[in-house]
Amino acid sequence: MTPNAIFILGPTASGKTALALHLADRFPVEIISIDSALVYRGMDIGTAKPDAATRQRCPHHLIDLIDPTEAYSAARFCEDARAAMAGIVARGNVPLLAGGTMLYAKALLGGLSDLPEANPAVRAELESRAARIGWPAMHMQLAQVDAQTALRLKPNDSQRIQRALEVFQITGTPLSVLQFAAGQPAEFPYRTLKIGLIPGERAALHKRIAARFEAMLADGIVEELRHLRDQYALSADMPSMRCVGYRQAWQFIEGEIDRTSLREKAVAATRQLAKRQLTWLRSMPDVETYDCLRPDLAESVGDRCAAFLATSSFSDLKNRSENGVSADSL
RNA sequence: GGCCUGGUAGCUCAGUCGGUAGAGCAGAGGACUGAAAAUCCUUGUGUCGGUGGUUCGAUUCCGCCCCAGGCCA
Repeated sequence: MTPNAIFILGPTASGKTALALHLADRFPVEIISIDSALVYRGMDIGTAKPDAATRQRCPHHLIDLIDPTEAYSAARFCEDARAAMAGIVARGNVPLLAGGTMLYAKALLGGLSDLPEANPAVRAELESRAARIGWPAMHMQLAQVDAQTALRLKPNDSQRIQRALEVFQITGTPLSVLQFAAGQPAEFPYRTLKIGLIPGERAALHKRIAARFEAMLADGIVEELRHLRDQYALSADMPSMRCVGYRQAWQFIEGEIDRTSLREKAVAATRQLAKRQLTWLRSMPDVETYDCLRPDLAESVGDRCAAFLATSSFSDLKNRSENGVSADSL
């Protein structure tokens, strides 16, 4: 019988953690974080990482996996998440995947093509060439070896142009060919319930975001970063230091911006992050959306999960048609 | 009280030698396959402080008033 899995997807500051904990009180679940920032050890305040007490209350997976000098990836997330899910099911529990890194969720659900992993040497070489000739020129070079990918990418999309060139350089085969050659992705081996948290009012989420960053400042996000800089050989272009909040705190420590600007820039960056997360959420199929601002959110989602868990994979078909309606409109 | 400088998009400002205006940031929408809290794309009508005057026509020139700074009393 196909095991169950529950997803809670939502933008930053939408209350995913609180909701997940509520569900943990009610059901035999273990939480798997879908979050590209929670994987960094020592980055606790700015990522709103669940504290030790919370993590004791319910097992959390995929948190504190690497040092801030290292890099994680969607592919590694897929491996780690699958392994964690298997373990949870073996223990007789239900995996509860909660987070806001939508690319990771999509990769886990839909699979990734068989591509080479990042190669620092190749990237460094591409980076220095780009510094000389500019990304639009790199884009034109990409068009010579992989017209299809070049067509879908904009001339300034440095990151994706670099990746496409990297893949070609390593494999000798265009990225577009490898992606199509991959063919049909394997079916996700779980019966899933996907809950999406979308604020009914954007302004309310913005308020929460501002208040939350204020609290992070008070809790010492800047001091946390100072310690990390003492502890590790960090640089501003590392993925960890590009995280919202830390990036701006870095600029503050470097004296590039003042405290007012730090506050404004960090809050704006968080809003923009939330907006991108919402764009993902709206485009994802089979997500049941709830207004994360409604007071009875935990109750409603809890009831929905109870109903989901009460049915088995045998009643999958019937269940799916029920899911067609957005629970939000009830 | 007098003089000076400002008052233009949510914010910071540019500009119109008189023909009703545009950048950056913010906001909004979108894309997204090993960096994704990343990277990138699209998107700018606002009594140009108010009110009179000159003018075919004023946000632009002139008068008065209001507001914010500064200087002098």
